[in-house]
Amino acid sequence: MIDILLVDDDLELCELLVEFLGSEGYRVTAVNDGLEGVETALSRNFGIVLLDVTLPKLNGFEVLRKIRQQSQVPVLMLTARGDDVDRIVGLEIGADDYLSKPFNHRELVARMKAILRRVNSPDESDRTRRKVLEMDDLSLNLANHEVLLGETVLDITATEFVVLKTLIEKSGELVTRDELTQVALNRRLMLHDRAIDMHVSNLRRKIGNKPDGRPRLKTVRGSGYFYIAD
Amino acid sequence: MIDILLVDDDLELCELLVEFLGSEGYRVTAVNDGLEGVETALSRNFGIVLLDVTLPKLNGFEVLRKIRQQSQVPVLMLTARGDDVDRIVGLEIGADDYLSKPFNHRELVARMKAILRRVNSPDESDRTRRKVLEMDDLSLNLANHEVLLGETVLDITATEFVVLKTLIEKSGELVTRDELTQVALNRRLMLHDRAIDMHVSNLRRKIGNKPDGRPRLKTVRGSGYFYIAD
DNA sequence: GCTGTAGTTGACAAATTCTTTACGGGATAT
DNA sequence: ATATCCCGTAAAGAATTTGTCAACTACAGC
Repeated sequence: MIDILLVDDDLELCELLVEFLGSEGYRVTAVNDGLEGVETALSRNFGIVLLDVTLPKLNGFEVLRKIRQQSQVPVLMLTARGDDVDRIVGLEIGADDYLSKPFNHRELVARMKAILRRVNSPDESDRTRRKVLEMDDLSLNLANHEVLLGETVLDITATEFVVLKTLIEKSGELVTRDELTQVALNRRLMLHDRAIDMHVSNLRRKIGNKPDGRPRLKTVRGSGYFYIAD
Repeated sequence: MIDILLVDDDLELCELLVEFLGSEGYRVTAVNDGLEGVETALSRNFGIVLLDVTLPKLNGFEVLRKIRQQSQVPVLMLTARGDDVDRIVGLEIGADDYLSKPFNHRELVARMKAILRRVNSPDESDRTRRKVLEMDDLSLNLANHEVLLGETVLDITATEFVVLKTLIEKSGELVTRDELTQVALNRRLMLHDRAIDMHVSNLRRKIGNKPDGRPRLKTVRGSGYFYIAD
């Protein structure tokens, strides 16, 4: 579960975001001025901070600067104007990305994920970054989303790709249905939500069994799935 | 003999600099507004551009951006205020250095020389100034934005050129629509923004298929495009 | 001002992908 | 044993995404 700190003086927006991000599976803490923002950001271990630029008591840039003196927590700046200058200044001071209001909720989530992915990736450099993920006779090309089964290219959807990638990355260990839903479908698992089962089902049909005939994916009833490692 | 373009609306300063730099052995062309600045900068092959930030018609940042769309000519920004923000913005957009007014003439010359030395250093110039980018039977001339398909010159717009260049540089790996939009259109992808799709569509029409009949560009639904490498 | 070119946007069809519903079967708990 | 729960999957339906035409806007050049 990822903790988000939202620093914004627009109470209505805060309310909306708390609800929306909550439904996406995040835990959100909202504060409404700069001082509180700095304090809260440094008091707990947040996964990411969403920081408005125009704030009472301490503006967003100042907040960011103070946070950066002590913490490398990812920060996504929010601003009212679509102003390049704000963006560049923010990035220069150490923001990870920038989004101008009004923004689409889904775009917010997309940018957050991009940041978290970047931050959590073990190595940033292009040369050393792993571009291919292999498992048994499967080969996932992370660069262009292609999946090879032996020599043949499989026709895989984006969602299926993410599901398979996740299962292979954690091969041998259980991945809950909720986790898969969050990673691949960008939402929390809901009651009677069978979508992820369908994706796993379709995936099984497409990737078939292991070369020795054993199935690749095992179901853990009541919990989730995992890719069978050897 | 090195040609200098000076873009500044302060006529007195222009006069002074023309005389001083002339006495230092440079040939100086001075223009007094942003539009003229862009035009002149792109019309001739200057050794360096001295660019004021506060300009009529088009401010220095906009001038720089427009120049950078087509040229890698060194640019030294001049600004009235000793403002960090200006400096950061300028460097971010692609200026080579920055000098705040009022400045010492000697310092101006020193900085110009430093830039020219850096730009002309042999190790940089070969890598950065590669003139032609080739892929299959396509040949992009980076210097003049000409694209050859076999022997014939294609009629390609500046935006299409950048899109194609980006896709070819990263051939084989996916380039997101957002990335393409940022690189080619200088903005981020917005909701319902189909502009990049049109550019890709037009590009496909113009460059046709590979010699063997396969398409050059593949769509990765939900993500972006990539140039099919072999 | 007029004209042409480039870029953007709306609209729509087509293709593809995702979700839901429904039913059946095996697992689990009582 | 049997009632219940959970999962597999086919099929239908909903939704999204993309390709592209055509109209529109913006703007540089004449």
